[in-house]
Amino acid sequence: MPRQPDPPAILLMGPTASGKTAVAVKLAQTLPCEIISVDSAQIYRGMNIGTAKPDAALLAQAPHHLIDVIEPHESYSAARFRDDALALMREITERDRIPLLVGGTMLYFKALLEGMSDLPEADPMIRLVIDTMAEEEGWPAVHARLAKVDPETAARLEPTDSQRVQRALEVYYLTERPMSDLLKKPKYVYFPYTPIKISLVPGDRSVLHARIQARFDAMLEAGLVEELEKLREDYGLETTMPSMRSVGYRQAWDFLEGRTGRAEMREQGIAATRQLAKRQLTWLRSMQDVTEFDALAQDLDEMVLEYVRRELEALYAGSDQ
RNA sequence: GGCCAGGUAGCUCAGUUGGUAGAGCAGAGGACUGAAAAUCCUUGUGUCGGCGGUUCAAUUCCGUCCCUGGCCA
Repeated sequence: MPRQPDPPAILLMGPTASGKTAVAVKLAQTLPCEIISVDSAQIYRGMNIGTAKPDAALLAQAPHHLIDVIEPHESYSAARFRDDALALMREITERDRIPLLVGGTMLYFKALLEGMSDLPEADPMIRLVIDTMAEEEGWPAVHARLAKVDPETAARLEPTDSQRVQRALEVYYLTERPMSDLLKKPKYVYFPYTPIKISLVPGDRSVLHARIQARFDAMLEAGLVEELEKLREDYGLETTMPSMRSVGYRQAWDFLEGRTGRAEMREQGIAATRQLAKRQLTWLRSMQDVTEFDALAQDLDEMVLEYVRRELEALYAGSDQ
C-alpha cells in the first residue's frame, strides 16, 4: 500500500523589500491557504511602519498569523516560533487548508525545517550576569572562561562574537554541561509536511537597493520616528531589547537621543537595511531544494502561482494512487 | 578680479621631512541552534585635480591652469 504523502506547506522566502507580501496575498486569494508570517520584527505589536507590516485593510483581506503576538518590551525566539508555527500548521491543515509561510527570518525557517537541539531557553538573570562580566573584563575574557568549561564551543567561536559566547556560557551555567555535548545529541526533527520552497531573489542588486531607499524614505514620511516616540512613551523600552535592535528603530532611537541628525539617520537606516538584505541572501544561497524566482520579474505573482499550482497537482496526483 | 584654505578609494578624511599611499563608513563574500532586522569573520590599485618644470625618482618641491569653499572688492 503506497504511503500517503505529507500534506503540503508553502514556504515563501526572500530578502527585505523583495515583494514577498504581494505574492503571498496573491496566493492566498487564489488558493486555499492561510498565511503565517516568518518575521522576527513583525511579531511586535505597535511596530508597524518600520517593519513594513501589512496594514489593517490588507490584513482584513488576507489574515496573517504570527503578527502582533508580543509587545515591544518582550522577546521571542526561534524555538518559540517553531512551536507556534507547527501548532498553527496543524490547525490549518485540519481545516483542509494549506499553510503558507512567508518571511525573511531565515533562522526561523531553518529551525522549522530542521528542528532544534534540546537546549535550555534564555535566562535573563544569567544574561545580566554575563553582560556585567563582559562590561568589566571584555568579551575575550568571557570567551576565555567559556574555553575552560566548553573548549570545543570556544574553539569555534570568535572571542568577539558576544552573542554566541554569551549563549554558550549561559547554556553551561544552566545545565552544567558544555553546549557542544548537548548539540551532539540527535535533534528531534518533526516536520510532517511536504515543503514547497520558493525564494524571491532580485536579479539586479542595485534595483533592490533603490527600492530599499525609496521604502525607507516612505517610512520616514509615514512617521517612523513618531511611531517610536509613542512606543517609548507607552512601554519602558531600552536599546538592549531585541525589538529596539531592529533596523530603522535603532537608527530612529539615536536620532531621538540627538546622537545623529536626520540625514545621518536616513543614511544609516538605509545602509542597515541593505546589510540585512545581504545576510538574507547569503542564507538563501545555502538553502537546499529551493526554487528561485527573480523578484524583479514583471508578472512575478502569476509565475509563482503557476509554479505552486503545478507542485500541488503533482502532489495530489501522487496521493490518489 | 585680489587674498586665504582645500582638491588623495563610492563618501569623510589621514599620510608620504621626495622612493607611486591607508583608516572609518559604504560596498562585496562568508558564518549562523531559544535576542537572528541579532552577533561576528574576510575583503582596500586609487591617472593622490590637469599640464609643465626641477630631480636618478614628484602624489609630495616649484610654476601655471581648472574646480570648490571662505574673506575682501
